[in-house]
Amino acid sequence: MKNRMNAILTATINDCFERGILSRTSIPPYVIEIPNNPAHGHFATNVSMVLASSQRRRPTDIAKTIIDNLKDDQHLLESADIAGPGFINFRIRATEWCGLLTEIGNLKAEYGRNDAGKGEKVLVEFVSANPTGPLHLGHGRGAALGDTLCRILAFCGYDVAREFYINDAGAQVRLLGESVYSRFRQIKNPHYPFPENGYHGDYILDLAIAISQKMDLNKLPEEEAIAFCAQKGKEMMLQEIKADLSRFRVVFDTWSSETDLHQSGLLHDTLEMIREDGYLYEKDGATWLRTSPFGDDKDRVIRKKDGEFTYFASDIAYHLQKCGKGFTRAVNIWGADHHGYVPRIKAALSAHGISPNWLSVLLIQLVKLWEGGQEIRMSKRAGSFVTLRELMDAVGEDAVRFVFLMKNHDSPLDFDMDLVKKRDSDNPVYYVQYAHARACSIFRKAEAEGILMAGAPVDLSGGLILEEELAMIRAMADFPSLLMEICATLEPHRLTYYLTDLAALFHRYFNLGTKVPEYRVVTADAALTQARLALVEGVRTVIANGLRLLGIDAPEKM
RNA sequence: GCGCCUGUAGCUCAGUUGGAUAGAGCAGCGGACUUCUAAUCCGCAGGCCAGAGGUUCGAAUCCUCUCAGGCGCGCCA
Repeated sequence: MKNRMNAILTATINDCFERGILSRTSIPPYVIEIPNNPAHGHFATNVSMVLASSQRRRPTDIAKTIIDNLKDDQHLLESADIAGPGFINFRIRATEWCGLLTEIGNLKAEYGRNDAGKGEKVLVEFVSANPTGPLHLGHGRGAALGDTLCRILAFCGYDVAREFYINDAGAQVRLLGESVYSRFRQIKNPHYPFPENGYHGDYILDLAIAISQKMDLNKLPEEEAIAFCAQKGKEMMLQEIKADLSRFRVVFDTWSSETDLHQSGLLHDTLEMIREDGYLYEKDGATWLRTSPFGDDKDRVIRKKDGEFTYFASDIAYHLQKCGKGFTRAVNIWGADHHGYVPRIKAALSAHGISPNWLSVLLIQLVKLWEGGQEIRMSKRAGSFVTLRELMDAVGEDAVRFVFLMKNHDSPLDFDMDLVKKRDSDNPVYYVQYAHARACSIFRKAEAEGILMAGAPVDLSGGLILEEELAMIRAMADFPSLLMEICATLEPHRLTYYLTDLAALFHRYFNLGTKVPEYRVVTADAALTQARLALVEGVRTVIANGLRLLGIDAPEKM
């Protein structure tokens, strides 16, 4: 609908240029928006205001010229008025709005799909938790954000690949092995020392017991036993992580491993390539990458004095490898505590001639957990944390996903366990799901009375006349452009607000019928009933499509 | 000290990328089920958009500074 408005406006302005009514200038960027005040019509544009300076005329004059010469061949418009300092407010004819219901009825689950992405290849990397412990709330937030973003990008015509990068090399996996081995020995000898920075969670003991059942650790020399614990522990944690993610309805196309980077020689080759470019140098016995000319604060160490590579080294190899796969864009979802890392990795990319814009990093702010009015501090090392699995057990996958997606990723999120555990109805997700279930119940009612929806285009002789009805259709018309905006801004949380608004319009409408029988959907008037059923079917479809993109069930009964 | 993020109703947060009179939910008060699902709806109350300047037809939104909070600044991972 917005596109059709835009077509009319540009045609009108160009026509005015042709006929010399407006002096020929470039058209500055202007906005067609949905006013928040219904009295301002269905759409409003500021085009005459942004034209004012180049036309050297008053905005209201230009607005009048545009209105008097509107090229509305298809009779889309009901009215166009000048308002305020020079806005033009438009109203669309009711029959045009109702045409949308026919469109949704035909497209069904496909309504909202578009080709804004034009098949562009995008790689989205998210979660990427270390396989040294279970997923916690921060990972859950990243999983919900990344997964929903991918679903929406794919729906908008992007060619999306989802990747999980496994940091499975280096010291922390060794530390996992030491922690597990120590717990194993402590079964017999409680005084056996525990590594200083070891992982304290209860799951370490679970791992120790499970691993010792597969292999008699007492028979191995200590070093081998620790290595075995590290390897097995890593594998088992990864299985747990995959299981949790799967239950959370998150799937990945590729699992990329840091160990593979080392073993395949890719890390070595990448560094040699950079060395040939002239960005590596030796200092104090270590190897450094010259990142400071590319916006980083200082140069960074790639290989330590002791010969070990830093994480930065494998991250560079990993990201350069991503570029080689033909993706025109990459999105990373990281915890906000890694934000200092962004300029560094972009500098490394720049040094290799890759634009920093190729990579977008979404930083997720902290998830704080509250219980009994107190904040629960989370720390994997100290072993005190709430896992994603525990949260799913407590409130269900739907509620967890919805709550995580209600907030912008760069604002911190408070998760109140008491509220969410005790009173299900306080969960905003039920508000949206209930709207869907209600719509379904209307169809059950209609069916029970022997009324079936006709497949024919919506007949308006009965008329969808109520403002409440038009408001819903207008909201539904905005669904595709909302999805496109989400792709442009990478802000999927806007979908939860959209769905809540649409559900509110529907609940309000539904309640009209409890007061006034004529406002019910199923009435004695057959034509009106058909039109309203098409409306309800439209709402049901859009909510179902939106919930599907959020990865949330759309129940038919509640 | 430097950098990134945040500051909007009592609380948790939106705010269509610069638009018209700043919006929800929860908490509070008062109403609506003999009816298509009350997990709902309606009404009341609640605001110096942290503060001060600036940019322009127009600022919660953009720029500068100040204040407050979170996070990060390793040859750690």
